[in-house]
Amino acid sequence: MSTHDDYLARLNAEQRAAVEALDGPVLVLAGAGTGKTRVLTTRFAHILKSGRAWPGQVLAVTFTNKAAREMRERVSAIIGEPAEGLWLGTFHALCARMLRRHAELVGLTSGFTILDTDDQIRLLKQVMDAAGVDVKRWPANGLMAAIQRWKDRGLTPERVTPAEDTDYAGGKARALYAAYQQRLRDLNAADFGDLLLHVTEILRTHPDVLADWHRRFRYILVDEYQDTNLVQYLWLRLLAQRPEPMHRNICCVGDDDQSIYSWRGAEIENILRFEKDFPGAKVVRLESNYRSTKPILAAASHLIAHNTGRLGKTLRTGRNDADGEKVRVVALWDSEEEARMVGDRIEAARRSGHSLAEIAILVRAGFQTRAFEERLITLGVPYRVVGGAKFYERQEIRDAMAYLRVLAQPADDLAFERIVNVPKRGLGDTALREMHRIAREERIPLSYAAETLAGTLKLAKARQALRELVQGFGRWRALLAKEGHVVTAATLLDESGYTEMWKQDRSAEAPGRLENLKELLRAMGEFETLAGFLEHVALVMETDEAAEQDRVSLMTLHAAKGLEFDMVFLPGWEEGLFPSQRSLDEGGEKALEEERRLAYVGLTRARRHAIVSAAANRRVYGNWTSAIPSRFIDELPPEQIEREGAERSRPAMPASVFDRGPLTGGFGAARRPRVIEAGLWEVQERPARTTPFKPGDRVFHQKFGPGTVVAVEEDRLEIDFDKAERKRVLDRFVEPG
DNA sequence: CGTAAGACGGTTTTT
DNA sequence: CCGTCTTACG
Repeated sequence: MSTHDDYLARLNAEQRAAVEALDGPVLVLAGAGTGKTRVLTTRFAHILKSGRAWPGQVLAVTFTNKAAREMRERVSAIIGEPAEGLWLGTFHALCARMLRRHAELVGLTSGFTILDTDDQIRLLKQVMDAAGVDVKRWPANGLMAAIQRWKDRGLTPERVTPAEDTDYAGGKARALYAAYQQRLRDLNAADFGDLLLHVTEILRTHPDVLADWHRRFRYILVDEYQDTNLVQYLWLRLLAQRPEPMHRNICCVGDDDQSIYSWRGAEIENILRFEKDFPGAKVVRLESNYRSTKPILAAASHLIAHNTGRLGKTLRTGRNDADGEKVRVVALWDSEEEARMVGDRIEAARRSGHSLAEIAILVRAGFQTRAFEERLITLGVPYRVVGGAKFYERQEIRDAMAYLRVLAQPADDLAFERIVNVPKRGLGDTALREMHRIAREERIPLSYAAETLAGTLKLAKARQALRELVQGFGRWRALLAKEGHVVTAATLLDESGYTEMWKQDRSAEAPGRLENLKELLRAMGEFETLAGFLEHVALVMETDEAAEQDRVSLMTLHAAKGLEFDMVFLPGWEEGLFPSQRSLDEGGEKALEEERRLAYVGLTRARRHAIVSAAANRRVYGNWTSAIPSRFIDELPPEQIEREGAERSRPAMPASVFDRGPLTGGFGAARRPRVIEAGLWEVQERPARTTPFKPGDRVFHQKFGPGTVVAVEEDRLEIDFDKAERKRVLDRFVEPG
């Protein structure tokens, strides 16, 4: 075999079939752990190596930046050179790139701004205000959601039919949507949904433009196809349906059993319908799983078989060493005992040399992480919560970004509004309203209206402050041309008083915020231009994560998709929580199936050990709630699981917490967890204790080092650690320092 | 105009 | 229980 084909030799038969079927549409149904990414990247490389297309003639689409980055790296590795000039990226990044070329066709210019969610809501509120809609009665969030749903379905305001209008604000939703879109055009801005919507609209209505793109892209590759929404599907179909049927080379990879994003517009029907959309499509199934042990695979398969309307796959093991321990199902008295159980097992694993990076706790909802965090802190086990607040979503970063946006685009009203009184300059609602009035009358951006107002404002203090701000931007723009964006940004943050504001701030977060601002400047250095940096931030809401350390991962099931770990804890498998009552109320049977897919995703993350657990009682937002074990536990194959703990539970529970009582099956009020009066459990609370520590004391913690006590509550201390985040710990774990 | 106390509500998340 | 948003006052 020639070296040329080495990359094919590493594939199994089904993977190879998926890679080598280059002509015509192909759907690859890739079960969990079957080498999906390998197939996608190898196929990409194969197209290039076989001389079918140049790198710039392949369109490769992913959902996340992470997936795009991975694919880029792996394609580069196979073709042996850095992959330049590729059309490889997220739906949004690729659409932004296309839209910059055709912006004028939808009333924008190529320099348009991409708004973040904050901006979107603020803009929509303004539009609603202007239309005389009572924002208190009709929350902007609700309308925003409706608009997003329309955008997800490729509906411009003109395409929304009266029948699709909602009752919102007395049937004004459609009109408000149109007004919002108009405001976006006025601001030369696009929100995330617009990136897809505008490009799709252009491709639909400008055959010449579409023909150009047809000539460019010979092959299309799509990752996670089951997660596409309608507008993404339309965009793909437009690009894929080239004039000659033989050249419709689209390859979509996905798994209908892992479709878990319907609530944000994903349509599982897109994948179920693929063969109808692309007649003659080849369907390849990847069913050899290289990740998990047999019991885990069997449990996951048995569970997911309860869903209807699947395309159907049978996962089988592809490993020689696939025998392993059964899936553990542990019943516990309450959520604290559950946290203890998980913590103890993690400690035991650590003692026997297990790497913490190979352990994950996967929960249904974010609030569940807390109990585990507290337990892990107490035990001194390092952990990380995946998917918490992102760098670019932090307040100080958003403020700084707003300053930079005004610098780059004086017409960016939303950014200007955000920083006009940050730090406080005495420019409140009154001054802002005045600015808006001038801007509207003169039809000029806010920052220009500010210049006028700086001369006329009545209040001397405010007038002076505004003048300084306006002059500042003049200076900084001149500096930008001379000294570049990094120096200018540093100067701007100092001279505007923004850095000073945080230096003066005595709160515990202030030093961290200043540190983040430095990090922002560092990140800017990696970009040639300010515009390039702003685009990056708008589309890639993440920074490179700190070096991987040996930590337990804590995250939601959604965030875990695409990851794998040796040992996976799946706590909180209780009716009401998982499946989520709220989902069921909203979406009925369909929602139940999606919850089940979520359970399937969770189980299939595990390589060797899966530990499912259910607690009979759980503290939710301070209230004790009781629940019965999840129906999903009953849907696991009994011969592949090992039940533990039912006997250990205290006798106050119905004989066994696995007992369902007469109300099993079906769902509705009867299955809802019953709220138990707090009084019943209060006797079990530990008695109040006193602690020698008080706020302000310096203390030392074995794991987190030195810190300052911020608050004291019985024997629990809230401590600001010098080298770690603010945490709650029990006083017996610290000593005076 | 800015601050401080009460009401409210609180899956899942990317871009 | 805890963070966010609104409203009332100085």
